[in-house]
Amino acid sequence: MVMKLEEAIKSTTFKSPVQKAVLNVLYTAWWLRTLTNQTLKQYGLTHEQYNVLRILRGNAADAMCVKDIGIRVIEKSSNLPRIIDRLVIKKLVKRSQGFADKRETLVSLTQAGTKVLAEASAEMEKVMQPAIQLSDKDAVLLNNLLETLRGN
Amino acid sequence: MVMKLEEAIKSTTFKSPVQKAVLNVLYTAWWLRTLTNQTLKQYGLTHEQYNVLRILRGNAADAMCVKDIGIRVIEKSSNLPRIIDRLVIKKLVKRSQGFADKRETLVSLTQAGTKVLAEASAEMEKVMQPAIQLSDKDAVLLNNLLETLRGN
DNA sequence: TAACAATACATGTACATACATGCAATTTTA
DNA sequence: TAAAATTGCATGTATGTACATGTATTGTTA
Repeated sequence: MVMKLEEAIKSTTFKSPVQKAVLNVLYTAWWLRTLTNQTLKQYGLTHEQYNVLRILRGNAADAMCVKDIGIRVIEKSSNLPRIIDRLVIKKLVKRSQGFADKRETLVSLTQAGTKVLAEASAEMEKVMQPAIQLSDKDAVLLNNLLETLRGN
Repeated sequence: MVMKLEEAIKSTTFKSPVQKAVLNVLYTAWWLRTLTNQTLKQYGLTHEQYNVLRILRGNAADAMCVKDIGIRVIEKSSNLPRIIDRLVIKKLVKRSQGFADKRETLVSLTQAGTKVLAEASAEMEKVMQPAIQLSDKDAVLLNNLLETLRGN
């Protein structure tokens, strides 16, 4: 499944290198999401659910309100509540009402969630590491170019 | 809405430059999709519908089977039929059965579709050009790094 | 302090995506 | 050439995404 963009979307001519770069970023993101979803499937997780679990783990406190989770997810979405719904149904996280601000819903990992996340992230590392062929030096360069693209 | 990844996902530490690059690609793709969808909204199009219309325009022949469209879309999807459904409802494309191979469904732009696509792509160019801050030289570099990431 | 505005989250709708399955047409092969 | 496998597309279900709207709580201000 390794292929150049030209093969991937059967296009040999692009209006400009910039136009090609835009398509290349979109295609690479799709490639990464697909690889991630395939890896997480055995744990019953999607890449967005995994993202939320990781954010909860990364947080020092044991609970986090929905808004703060939303700030940290990669793909901003207005319906975090529904992603959280599915994690609650699977008993990987639990919800409670905020005490200081009753509008807030606090979300925290359950023991089961912590366990599944540990297993899933170990597997993710094992799969992604060999799949992603990038030296640290190139990664730094890539990060800079992406920031440039977005206007930084 | 221009911001570095650290601000965008409120993360200051990453496990490695490669880990950061992965998140950066995903975030940049989300940024591009959002910008595209907002621009296309006034034409009643989503970025996937727009992608299909452009593929049809790019094709020399006046009709294309679903499989060949599928090969060319950026985000591979098993339900191209439903994206085409919505374009048919809006009368931007029309369907017909393949003559050589009756399993094939041929899709072609209508006059209305050609017109909407012309307007939408002009607007897209006007919006994307100033939004994307990348020199041709950097774009070439970015393309190479993305190919490297995917293992080419 | 009562009225108004803002905030945090939930929910509804339309569309997109991932994956499995089904069906008809075509190709392969025994 | 009949049976089996493959191909091309459609469809069903669960999930995710974008956007608008609703509701309860909190903050602001006249």
